[in-house]
This record gives sequence, C-alpha cells and structure tokens, in this order.
Amino acid sequence: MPELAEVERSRRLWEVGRGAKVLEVILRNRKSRIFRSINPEELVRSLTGQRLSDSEALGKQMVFRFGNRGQFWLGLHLGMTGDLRVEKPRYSFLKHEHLVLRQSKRSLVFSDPRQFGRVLFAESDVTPSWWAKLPPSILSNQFKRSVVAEFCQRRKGSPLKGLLLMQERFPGVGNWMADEILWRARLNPKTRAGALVEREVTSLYRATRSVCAKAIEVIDKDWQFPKSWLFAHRWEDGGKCPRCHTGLMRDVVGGRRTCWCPKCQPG
DNA sequence: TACTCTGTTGAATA
DNA sequence: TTATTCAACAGAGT
Repeated sequence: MPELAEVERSRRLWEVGRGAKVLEVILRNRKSRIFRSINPEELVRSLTGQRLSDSEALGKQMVFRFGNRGQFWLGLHLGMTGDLRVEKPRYSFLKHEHLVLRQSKRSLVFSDPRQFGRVLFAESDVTPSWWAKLPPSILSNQFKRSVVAEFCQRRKGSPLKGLLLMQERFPGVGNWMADEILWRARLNPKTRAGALVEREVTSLYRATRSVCAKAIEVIDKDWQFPKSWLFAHRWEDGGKCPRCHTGLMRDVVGGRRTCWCPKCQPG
C-alpha cells in the first residue's frame, strides 16, 4: 500500500545511487503496462550514461533527475503493488520486475506485480507538466485550513472518506491513512463534506497534517506505528477502538473498505 | 474450480 | 459538474 510514507521511503532507498552513473537501463518487457505513457526506447537511450542528480517525492509520486543539469526526469508512480529496491550490480530479473538501472555498485530495481504503477519520462530544462501540476504537499505551508474548507464546499456531496482519497487535494493519502485521519478527527466516514461545521473542518485539517507528519516520522523507526493508533487494530478480528474499546465497524464507504469507531465517530 | 478481496487511477456511466 | 461504478492486472485466500 504505497501511500505517502512508503513513497518517501522508496525515494530515500534509491538515493544511495545519487551521483553515480547509470551504466545500463534494462527493461524486462517494453510492452509492460507501466510504460504505457512513454516511449521505452527513448527512456533507455536518454538515461544510459547519465548520473542520478536529485530526487523528490510528492504524495504518491516520485521524480528522479539525471544528467549534469538534471534535465532528464524519471517519474515513478507505484500504483497499488509497486516497489523500489536496491540489489547487487549484477542482477537478474525476477518475475514482475520491469525496470533496472544498473550502476557500478548497485542496481536500482522497480517491480510491480499488478502493473498499476506508471513510469513517466521527460527531457527538459524546466519542470515537466506532469510534475509541476501536482497539488501542494500536505506538509507544506500552502496546505492551509482554508484549502480544506474550500474543498469541503466544492465537493460537499462526497462522503469524507471519498474526499480524503482525492489526490488532487490530499496527495499521498490512501485507504488506511484516510481511516486514521477520520478516527483522530472523530468524524464519521459517511458524513458529507458539506455538512461540516467550522470546528469540524479544523479537526479534519489538523488530523490530516498530523497523521501525515507521523507517518513520515515513523519511516526511520521500523514502521512502528503507535499501538494507540487505529492502524494497529483496524483489520484484526474483533478489533476494538484503542480510545474507548468499542467494537470497530467496517463497511464500504465511497467504494472503499472502511473501518471506524461507532462511538468516537457517530454518524 | 470458482469466487472474492485487495487498493489506485482513470474512464465510463448515472 | 459531480458522484458512483467498473476495468485494468496478478495473486492470495476461501
């Protein structure tokens, strides 16, 4: 479940290759769906011999820049089952691995069994549109309470669960994070966005920020989410709310499997 | 064997 | 225009 923190972790992993030259770009199958937005031949031709210069993550997307001016932009989206790894320099493909960037000391590997992920590419001295048009990160200063309030009005008919999953405004929030945010904010996932009062919008905004911040913090700590979080209990049999010990509810909301506490988050 | 579930995006549909 | 449903794909579980 590559959400914001998983994506940031993946980016940092590939960062070990920063400054090193790409000796070879290997694609297992150029017809793979993950290359559907680009010309694979161009990717191979352009990246071969270039050094990894820089990288950035925003929401569920990453970009790795290559070349002396960072003019080659490799965008990666992990989809649902995508994964980045670092392997030995001499590395043979396993099943479901699509892209390998071979460097002298390591291989940077992108695997994705279900191929919902996507590879993007551009050669440009300015930021390519697919990166420039991304919304501000939830942890940036541009992500304000007013942004959330405005979005609640614009999508007033959406249940909160669906609202939080909209990447155009909440980049990086996925299924479990959305549940965690609503649980923290004590808001019912089925509540329509337009029905929130001022105080509730503030709670939603604050919970969104803090859950994202904590998720990033926990990357370096072995993925240890606090037991006090809903996360640890959401799928266990007979799971109880870690705050009030009421039995957790589960249902499909906004088309997605959802877990909440009926007492803390009354409908 | 046949079915369901997973969780993200984007297209189709209401 | 906006909200919901479905398809894309592969694999694990019942």
